[in-house]
Amino acid sequence: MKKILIKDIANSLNLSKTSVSLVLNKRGDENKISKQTQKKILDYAKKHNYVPNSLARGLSRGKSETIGLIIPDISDDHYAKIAGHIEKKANDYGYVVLYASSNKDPKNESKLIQSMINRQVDGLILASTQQNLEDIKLLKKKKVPFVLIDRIYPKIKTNYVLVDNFRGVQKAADHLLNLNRRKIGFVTLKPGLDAMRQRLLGYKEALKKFKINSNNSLIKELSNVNYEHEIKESLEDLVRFPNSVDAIIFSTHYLTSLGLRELRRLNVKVPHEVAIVSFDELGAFDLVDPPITSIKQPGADIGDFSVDILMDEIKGNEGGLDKARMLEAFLIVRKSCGAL
Amino acid sequence: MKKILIKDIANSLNLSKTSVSLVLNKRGDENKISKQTQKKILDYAKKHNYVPNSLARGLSRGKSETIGLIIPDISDDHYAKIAGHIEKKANDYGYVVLYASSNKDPKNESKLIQSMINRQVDGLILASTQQNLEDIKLLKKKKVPFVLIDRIYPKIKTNYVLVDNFRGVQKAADHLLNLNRRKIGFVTLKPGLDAMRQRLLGYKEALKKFKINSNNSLIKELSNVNYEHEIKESLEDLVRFPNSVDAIIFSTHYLTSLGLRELRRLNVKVPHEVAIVSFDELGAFDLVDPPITSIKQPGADIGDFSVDILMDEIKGNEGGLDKARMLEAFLIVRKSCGAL
DNA sequence: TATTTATACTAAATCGGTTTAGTTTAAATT
DNA sequence: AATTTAAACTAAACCGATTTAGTATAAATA
Repeated sequence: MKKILIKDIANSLNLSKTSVSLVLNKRGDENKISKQTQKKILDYAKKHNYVPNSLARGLSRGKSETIGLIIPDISDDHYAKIAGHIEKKANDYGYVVLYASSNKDPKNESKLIQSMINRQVDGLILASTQQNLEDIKLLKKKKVPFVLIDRIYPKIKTNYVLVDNFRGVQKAADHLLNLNRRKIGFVTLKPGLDAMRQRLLGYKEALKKFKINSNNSLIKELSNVNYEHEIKESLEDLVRFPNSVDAIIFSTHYLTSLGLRELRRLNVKVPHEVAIVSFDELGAFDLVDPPITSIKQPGADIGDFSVDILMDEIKGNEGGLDKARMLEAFLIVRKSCGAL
Repeated sequence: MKKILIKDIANSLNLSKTSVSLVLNKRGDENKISKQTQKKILDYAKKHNYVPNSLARGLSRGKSETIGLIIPDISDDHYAKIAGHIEKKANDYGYVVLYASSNKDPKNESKLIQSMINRQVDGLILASTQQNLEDIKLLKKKKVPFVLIDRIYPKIKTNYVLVDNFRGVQKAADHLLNLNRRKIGFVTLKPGLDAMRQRLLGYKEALKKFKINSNNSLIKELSNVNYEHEIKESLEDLVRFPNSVDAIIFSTHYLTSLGLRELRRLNVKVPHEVAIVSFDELGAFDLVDPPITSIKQPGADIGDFSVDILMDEIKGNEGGLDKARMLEAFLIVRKSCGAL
């Protein structure tokens, strides 16, 4: 019942470690190990349930069949979904996922990247804080295969899979505008993240195309640490005279949840008085009162493509896949804008 | 910029690998390495940003400062939350988490356990399929530290952190009974899982205490693979004559979501005609129409306690913590039972 | 028959650490 | 002066694989 090693197999069969290792790695034929010997080894290994020690293998091969996944927070719905897809896809390739949450702390993220590399991960998928330019540059320099998801560094060329935040919010705004909402509030986070910046720009662009001047008092940029409190005041301000919005776009799902609670407290009728669109979904948004019109990010695609690209990188296929993908987010129309 | 090794430090300072290794592991004093030498080593290491190769260290130490987490599905809200807490807590102990989803497949789970062990994880946290008794026994025999969460093997003694499913559902049923609901349907999954069995028993016990005979046609046990379809028929059957339930308990959050959609389709008024309690929460259940009364599992405690216990095991503290904890789930009253 | 070539292996180095069992030098003790 | 002891190190084995550079034997060729 104890763990069996290559050495044990070799000794038991009066063979060398080399032969055993070669055969177990399916390199018996090319190394002219006789069929009989191969069979003996394979049988013995199977019978005694041999499984290689991944650390030893990783150490000597310099790789580990493991990819690292660093995300802001695994308990965030959005990232949990993506992580699920990444894991499934990675497994298909025979890879295991080592994951970690940065908790949105760049220092933390930096440490995690180091730690992953020391664990010889063969590649990284990274939803970065976007405040670790140096680390990213280092990854490039060291030629560590990696793919950024969700958040990129616009200043340098990297592999990435990204959702078109700009167009996404535009779709949200267009939807509202087409339903004749004209005073559209935008509730978002301070743009430490490029994604947030893009979403804000998308909002402004949509208004512009409708020849509406964007009004800064309708734009609420909340602090990343204190948004739970700030959102209350912001919503009151949006809803009350003189702003008196007739619609609000929330730039991410947790702001939507918080915002909805607040709107209830303020007794604002959705969609009657204020229409709502959420950028990004939460599982039960179709069950909410009213069901929330949202811009849904293609989580499965983000996961799948990022792994595909990473594997391509790892295998060194230079000419293969596109190494950068911009995906469309799509509008899911529900009742929160009064369209149904 | 290339990776620096212990050997490099040793060579540069004209010292042996041994000394360098000892000092870097804070074992310089006990090994009588002079203060000066220690300082030299430490300074050099810091300056050149030395970080040990975790694989090599793991291989030679036989451990890895990594714990394995195997759950049914990381994209499930419940497990994502738990995983988040486990990760945070493990980090506090200086550990990294290697995680994997079994996708509810016992074979898969079995493979993952093997794979984790080969990666020299120092311990495992496992939300098992409950169909791998042999693997669990093996873990015990090999003295691999592990903790079961959420799902246990009643036949053998293990460390575990568990929610009291029996009492949890009882609370749900009691709540309904106290609101004078008497025909309470129970929608659950076929009891491959002990948790499901306990929940069913809790339901029956609650009825019994109210001297209500439990009626099998009010109990819908759906198949694990096909519940999405089966739930439609089940709900129709519950709602229609002769069953005509006035309340339904869903034994897990995704059944609740599906069920609510179905009830809408059937135009059933909640809570007017049928009251609802969900075992287990989903993020937006407070925003749903009507807000869903639920039994909430203490995700943070599950995560924290399981890591505490595991660390205790890993460190070999026999007499330390309780190695088994049964946690209370608590009722969150919202409007779906008409109580508010 | 001597030489080449294939076949079927193996010894030993290597990956980057940790650890055991010393060794060398100087100071302290008898 | 001879012996112990302590201080400050180090050589080499080890963890469990992979991999390079062979070797021994038999068969084929010249």
